[in-house]
Amino acid sequence: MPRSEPIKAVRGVRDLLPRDRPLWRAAELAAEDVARRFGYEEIVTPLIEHAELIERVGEDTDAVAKELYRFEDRGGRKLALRPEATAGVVRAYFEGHLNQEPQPARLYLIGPMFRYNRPQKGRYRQFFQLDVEAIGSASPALDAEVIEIAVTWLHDLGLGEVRMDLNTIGDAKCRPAYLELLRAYYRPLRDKLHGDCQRRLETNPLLLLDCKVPQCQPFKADAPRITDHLCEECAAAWAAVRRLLDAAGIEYHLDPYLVRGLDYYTRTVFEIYPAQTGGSQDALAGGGRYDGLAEAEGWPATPGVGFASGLDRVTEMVKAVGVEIIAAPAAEVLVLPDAELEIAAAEVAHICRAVRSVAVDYEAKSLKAKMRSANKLGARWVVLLNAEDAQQRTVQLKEMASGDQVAVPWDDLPARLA
RNA sequence: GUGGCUAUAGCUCAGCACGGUAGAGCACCAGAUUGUGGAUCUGGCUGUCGCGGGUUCAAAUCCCGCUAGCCACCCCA
Repeated sequence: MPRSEPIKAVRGVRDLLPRDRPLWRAAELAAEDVARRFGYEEIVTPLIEHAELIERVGEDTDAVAKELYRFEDRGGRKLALRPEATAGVVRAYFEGHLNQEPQPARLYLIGPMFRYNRPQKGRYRQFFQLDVEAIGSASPALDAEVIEIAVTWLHDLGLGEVRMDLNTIGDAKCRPAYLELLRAYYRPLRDKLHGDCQRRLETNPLLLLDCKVPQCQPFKADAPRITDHLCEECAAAWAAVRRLLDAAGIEYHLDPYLVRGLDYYTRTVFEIYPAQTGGSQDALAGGGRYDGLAEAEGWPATPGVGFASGLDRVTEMVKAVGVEIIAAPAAEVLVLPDAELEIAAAEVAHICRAVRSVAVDYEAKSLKAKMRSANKLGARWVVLLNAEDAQQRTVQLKEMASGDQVAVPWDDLPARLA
């Protein structure tokens, strides 16, 4: 009989198994707790959006240009699996009329995102993000606020050893003139840049600063800096953000080469990395201000700021740092009946469930084997049930830690287990 | 998307340079223990050697393709 190949998980996605959940649950609870402490409310948006929503907002980014999961539904609609949360959250902000409520709307979301890129550790095609957005205010205090949320969340999880890179990229008013300065500086050096950068020079010169190719590095140091060419408003906001972070005691590292490739990003940008390694796959969080995004989606111009953080990487780092998450046993009480006593066992379990979590071992194996299982499962008590006991409506109740065992009438079990 | 490494029992891996009967530890099951877990000892079960093709009398082993995982790059989370 030829066996067919078992069907395995799709490339780049993974299961979170029961043994993984306590750690993930801890991360999620910490996120929800921090968000609530800052007055942020949960929002849930669809995993699918019109492809146009995503594409309008990020044509030039890898996340959209090469990594977008696009498909047509049965009605011929062009849809996409969301590669990040912000576009959808901003859409929902308007569609749900949150723009008519007191501003800003403070929102958070936890859920899966999808990017079709080459998987490796810490980078998956389906991954989970915590997304925090403050929409409807241009105040730099909110830039500082979302940064504080990100840092607090990581800190609460035991990840105090992080480095935050911070920069500003100006806005529609001052950036065009700066980009011209940047082009003017780089044009004579064009031949010395690598291919992508030669192209970026005209299309998106800001990305030259972000380039990591060795041959492009020598020219960065003398390149004009946006921070020297900010308009009055951007300069004031930049100063305010830093002042607020200083006041909150949040450390940051100024990185003039930290940029975003999209026009709707404005002013503040930041990324958070583990303090130790400077690796490339380990960005824990990233965010910034996007005052041009709502307009790019076709809504009224509305400022916003936020960040996204990857649960997959954060939980991985919590594990690496050695923070112990103790998993509670699935069942505190395990009922071990002899053969043919399923009905009595179910009734005993039912009685115990009034006060404890209870499972029954129905497997046809030796008592010794069942005891071994109970021990492995971490049960606090086992309830032994044989035919004679069942007749008398009693059981042997054994406490695993001490080994003490006593006969107990069924009706007394809740009191004994309480 | 580019380059590299890897794939053998449920798990971790050895075996492969030089082709010739598929191995260990752990886990699981059973016994020592006259129905009672954890420690120890003894025994036992489990394999289309990732998939497909090629070379050969003979392929886990050599060659090609594919798939998947990992690493670096790219990008970001």
